[in-house]
Amino acid sequence: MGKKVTEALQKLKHHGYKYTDKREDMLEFFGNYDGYRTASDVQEFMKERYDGISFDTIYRNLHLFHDLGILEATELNGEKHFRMKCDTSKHHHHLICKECGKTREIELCPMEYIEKELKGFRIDDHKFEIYGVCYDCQST
Amino acid sequence: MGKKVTEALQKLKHHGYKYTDKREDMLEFFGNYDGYRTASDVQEFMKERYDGISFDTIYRNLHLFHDLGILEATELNGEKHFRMKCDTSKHHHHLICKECGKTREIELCPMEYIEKELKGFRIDDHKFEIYGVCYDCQST
DNA sequence: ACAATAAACCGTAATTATTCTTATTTACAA
DNA sequence: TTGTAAATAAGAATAATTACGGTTTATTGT
Ligand SMILES: [Mn+2]
Ligand SMILES: [Mn+2]
Ligand SMILES: [Zn+2]
Ligand SMILES: [Zn+2]
Repeated sequence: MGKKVTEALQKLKHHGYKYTDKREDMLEFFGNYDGYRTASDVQEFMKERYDGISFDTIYRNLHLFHDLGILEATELNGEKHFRMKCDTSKHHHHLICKECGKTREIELCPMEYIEKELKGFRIDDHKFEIYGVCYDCQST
Repeated sequence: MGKKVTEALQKLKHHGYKYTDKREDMLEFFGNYDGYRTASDVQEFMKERYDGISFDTIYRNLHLFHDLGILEATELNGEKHFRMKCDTSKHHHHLICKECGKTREIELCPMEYIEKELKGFRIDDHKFEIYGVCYDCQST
């Protein structure tokens, strides 16, 4: 079991949530993929090992993981996409492959370069994403 | 009637689309607002002067305007938001007020600063948006 | 002005992603 | 073990958007 998954399960226990096989498998699913996946990707994966798994279970756990900071989320084509939270030590952004959801990190955060343009606004959040097709998906 | 609206109506005619009061009013709605509005904002506005206006009319025209480059769009909280297309002479990005949808321009485009980080990916698009609350909405 | 025609529109049903509800099952702690 | 809250399943509900069949209307040519 990957380190990220172990840490996530500990975080769940620490917050009083229960351990379940489904949760572990969902976490493994994300832990093994360096990119964004949709709820329906998760469902497809889970359906193979838990026949009749409920939408509710998928969504409830996705939200739980997100609330606990285990997953991070973005919205793309009207669908929420989730991935394992990146190393938070240095804030960064992503290139996202529209085919497979895999990401590459972008060191630069544009917020560092604009201060005076923001006066008067109360800033809550920002988004910088580049969309395209990764090398592997191009050769398909 | 504003310049943007006149130009838009000409563009419609030029592409063989018909003039209708509803289209003019929708365009006026956007022409008078420097920010993003949702389909339901449009519908609320249109319902007052055209009782029983159909969803189809709203969405069909929004798409038409978008396809013709009259409106630009972004996705926010699972809902598409539209605004009059900005002056295309210089590419730029926006601060967006989450309360009223109004925008402020950001001169800087981060794409200019990253070239080598993109090798191998085929870049199709990018998004840089800052979300917050504008001065007017803060004092409410 | 009048008629022909394609575009626009209405009313409503369908779709898609997501959330909610209620009853049942399960993890885990006492 | 057993009690209890948490987790789940099944399916209904919701919200935004899209699709469809029939009707109306803007435009073009007479
Ligand atoms: Mn990252
Ligand atoms: Mn602008
Ligand atoms: Zn940033
Ligand atoms: Zn840009």
